[in-house]
Amino acid sequence: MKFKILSGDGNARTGLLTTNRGKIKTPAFMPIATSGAIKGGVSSEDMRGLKSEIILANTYHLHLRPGEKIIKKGGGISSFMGWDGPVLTDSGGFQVFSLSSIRKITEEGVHFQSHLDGSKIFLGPEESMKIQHELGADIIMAFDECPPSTAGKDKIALAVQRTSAWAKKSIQTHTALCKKGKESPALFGIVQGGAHLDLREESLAEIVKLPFDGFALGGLAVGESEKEMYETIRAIAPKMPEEKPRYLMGVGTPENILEAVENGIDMFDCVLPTRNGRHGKAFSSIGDFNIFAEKYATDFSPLDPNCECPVCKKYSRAYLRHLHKSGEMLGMRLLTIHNLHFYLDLMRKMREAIEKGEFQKLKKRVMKGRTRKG
RNA sequence: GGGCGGAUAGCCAAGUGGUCAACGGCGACAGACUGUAAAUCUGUUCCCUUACGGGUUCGGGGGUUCGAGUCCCUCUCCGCCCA
Repeated sequence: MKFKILSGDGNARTGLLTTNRGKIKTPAFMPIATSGAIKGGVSSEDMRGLKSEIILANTYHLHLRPGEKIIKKGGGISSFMGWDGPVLTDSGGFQVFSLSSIRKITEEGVHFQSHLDGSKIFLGPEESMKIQHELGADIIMAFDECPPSTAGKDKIALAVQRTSAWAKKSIQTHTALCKKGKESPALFGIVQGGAHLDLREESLAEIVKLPFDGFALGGLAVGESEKEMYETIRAIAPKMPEEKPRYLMGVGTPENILEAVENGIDMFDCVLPTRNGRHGKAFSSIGDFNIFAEKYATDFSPLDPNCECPVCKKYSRAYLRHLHKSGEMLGMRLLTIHNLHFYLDLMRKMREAIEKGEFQKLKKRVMKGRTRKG
């Protein structure tokens, strides 16, 4: 993997990430295909149509079903799902935090139960690296521990320590799995520490020591206030290695992303465009809104008057509302496509603005438009 | 003409003397969702009130009772059966 910075505007920058399966212009948004599918019935062709350059899949989910062996036989996750473009796999570390059936966390990893059948699962840095190598993604993530914001500082400090130890093990296992001459995935390390800047600094120092190909900020948007999240991003993002891609995991709203790009983040992923698409919330340049609302019953205008997506070119709010109220899966599909287009288009606009040195101008314009109400 | 059974909030439907403004489901109206256990979850849904609380309800009318959606009489309508 190669990463080249192309232009800058303040701390914001554009770049080109070259992976085994293709190039990614940064700042980039990575739509989430947890189980090897963008939820909402969005296909790989749809994703190409939306000009997404990379998607994200999850180690834990794919490990449980169908299993990495099958995916490897299928040519790796990218080919298996007919995408053929770059894929980043998350390590499964987030599930440590999000699944309620954790039984025990040890130095070696996490014992927990499958959400599918309750069977006992063990996942640690070594297991995660092995699985991710079999899945065959272009970028893989170190196995980390992501505590919720409600955890006490001592718990978060412990998570920082564990994340550092697991980072070392992730690197070791990954290095051993990389065969000479064979195209290997890039491995990113993850910084933890919650909203505690001292812990963040400590975590950053530890992780940056290791030869990762990129660095991620994890453990944000996990319950802390937006103010705390912004303070953390502002303090830490600019200190992450400049020549390596910086990835803010799981974040966030369009406003969050604007803020993070301003502070030098290059990569993002978030479930909001897809999940909200399924739940009826539309992102829009003139303010987000709930398509279920009664006032859209007779609104025959497009979701977003400034949108060039295939959904806005053809379908009305009234029709989308009808589909959602009727539980038609087309409603979810169309709204998800629109939302993904909104995110990907916002990234495009940010890259153009950074190149022109007009990032602040764009940020102000976008924020202003969105404070209106759909 | 006779015999049963039924009528509960927008719809379906619990409820058989007090803890019933009335279970539950649907529908409707809102809200939430940030490295996806999520096509999910939460709230409201007789009237007035931000709330506390108050008012009027269970086909109509009349009765029994301290007290009735629940028991009795009667009327109306619906369903089934016998003529």
